[in-house]
Amino acid sequence: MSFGGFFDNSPNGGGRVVTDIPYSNMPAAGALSQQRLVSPSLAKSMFSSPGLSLALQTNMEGQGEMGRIGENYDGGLVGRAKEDEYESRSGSGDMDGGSGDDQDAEKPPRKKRYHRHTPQQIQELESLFKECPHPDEKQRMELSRRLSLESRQVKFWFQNRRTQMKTQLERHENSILRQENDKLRAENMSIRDAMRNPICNNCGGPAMLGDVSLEEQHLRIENARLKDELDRVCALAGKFLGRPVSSLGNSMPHQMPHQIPNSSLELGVGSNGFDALSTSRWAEMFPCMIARTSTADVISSGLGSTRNGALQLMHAELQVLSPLVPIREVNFIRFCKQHAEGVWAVVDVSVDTNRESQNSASFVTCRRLPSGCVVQDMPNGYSKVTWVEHAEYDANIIHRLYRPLISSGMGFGAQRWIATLERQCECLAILMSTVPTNDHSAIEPADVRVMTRKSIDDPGEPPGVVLSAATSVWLPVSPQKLFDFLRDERLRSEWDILSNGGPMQEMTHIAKGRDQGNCVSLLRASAMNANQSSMLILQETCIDAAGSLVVYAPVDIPAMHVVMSGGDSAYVALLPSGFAIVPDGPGSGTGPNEPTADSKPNGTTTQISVGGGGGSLLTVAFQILVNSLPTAKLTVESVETVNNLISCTVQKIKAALHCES
DNA sequence: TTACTAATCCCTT
DNA sequence: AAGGGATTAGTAA
Repeated sequence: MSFGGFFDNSPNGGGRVVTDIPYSNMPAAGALSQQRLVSPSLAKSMFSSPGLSLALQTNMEGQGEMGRIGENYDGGLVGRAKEDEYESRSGSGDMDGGSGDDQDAEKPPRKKRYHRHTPQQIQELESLFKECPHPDEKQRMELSRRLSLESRQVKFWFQNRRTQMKTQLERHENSILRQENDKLRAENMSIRDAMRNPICNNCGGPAMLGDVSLEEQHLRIENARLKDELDRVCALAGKFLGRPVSSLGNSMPHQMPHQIPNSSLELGVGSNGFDALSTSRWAEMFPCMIARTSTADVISSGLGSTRNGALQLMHAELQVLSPLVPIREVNFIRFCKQHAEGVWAVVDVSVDTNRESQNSASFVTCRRLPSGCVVQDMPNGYSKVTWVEHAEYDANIIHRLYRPLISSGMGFGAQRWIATLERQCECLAILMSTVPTNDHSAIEPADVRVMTRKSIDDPGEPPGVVLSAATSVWLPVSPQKLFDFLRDERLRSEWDILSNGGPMQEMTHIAKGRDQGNCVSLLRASAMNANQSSMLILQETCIDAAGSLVVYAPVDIPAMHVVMSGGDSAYVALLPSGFAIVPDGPGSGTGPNEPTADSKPNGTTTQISVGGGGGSLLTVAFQILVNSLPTAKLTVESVETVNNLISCTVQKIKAALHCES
């Protein structure tokens, strides 16, 4: 042995010292490390060459390692006594395998070098290991004495045992990961299969290819392409995060996978639509849908100045404008890619982050499965936008009133994104076509554009304690009728206390789309008395296939003058209130193409029929400035005030539309 | 072959 | 110097 030798405790060994090279003869580390470059087999062949042996002997004098190799390979020169060692070191040349065999043949069969500790020894070692995998020197000495093992052997044993433990653990972990991986792969495959063999939504049977329109088939292909893109994104994201990211979520208890058909639309946004949908103007594009958004991390900012290849970790809060529908918090990775000339894709997929989820009645963490859009340039200068939205959500936390709407996709689904996008693009087109000029006497679109965006996105708010309150109710009137009623300034006195009991006058009207309902207007209430100046109200209304809004805020007349003469609208304090109107379910859309007249008979007004009954879900939201001191406390009285305000307003609306229950 | 184990080398602490 | 990671070598299943 290279070190001080050991006792052979095997049954036929009898505790004899089998080999010994004095430990003190170990070479310096430098010599050893050089030696390691030689492989055992090479060493063997070198040793068996007589011509080389002398030089090598000199070189390797006293090297325990080579001594061992010599023993191992020269045919059983084991158990050599010290004298033998000295003999060989003296250069007698008997390192040669042949001569070694001769020597061996004379001696009785020696114990092989292979050795294992006895079961008793192992048992003792194991029992100590169980208590203490890191015994100190004293414990090891004690054990070595008891087991007749060298303390070095005990040390090695523990060392090896620990590494063994570690590899076992690793192996176990690996097998778990592999299982998980297999499971995800299987799930992935089955979902992909399901996509390929779609089930008919109407009858539940397999959908015949002939059943679906050519357009739908195109959408399916688009969908599959998006899916492939997602898989690549997930792989990339996983590499970045150092853990696997699945593009398909594990269904959690009480969560229902929810799929919404794709929406497709041709938009006049041109190729810069890609830019708008990818990052910077995302939140501005969908102000009513995105309550808040931020980019947590930019993994890749894209190639050059384009957004192509951009990969970022994002956070967003998505909303439906009603207190009865919790805001959805989503954390996702967004990948932007130019597919081909004139084709761009923006793909989002949820990742699990360790962010504390603050789930409550009004806030819920939601998983966004592969979602996104493809923007495709069309020959007519428009862009075709295909939107896919997949999300997993718990239907139970959504109020019964809103479930049909949400499950139809008009709440968080592709339809709503597309409807909003269409409306916004229309508005942009109008604003773009009006070249802003500096010498304007009235409100110019350029000014208004900034102002109206701000009023929704980031209003300059008056300082102080603001009280906001909102409620949602079902009304047996069509969304269009309700919308038309609320935005009619001549009927304002029927519900608005700001009207002072009289009609309002529309002073300015700026169209933001083809539909009359998409506009910004400035209203003037009739004066309470001769001494008082009349109040101004800035109002924006909008309508698209997904729903409509009437939002208004009283404005300061001096501030309005500043804005109208070209001042900065960012300094105008706005505290908006208003209404959000959505259909009570699918099939009663309020799109601009829908007939205004409600032809549906509404015989039963007392019975609340939910689900595409042609009625509306009205959300009323009020904000009032309770106190202009930011330090002021909220009082019970002010809460009651705003509550009264809301319920009175709802009652008045119901009365005016003849639908009191 | 693979799995296991005793031991070694070499590096970090 | 001690401990640990990587590696080696002998052997069993």
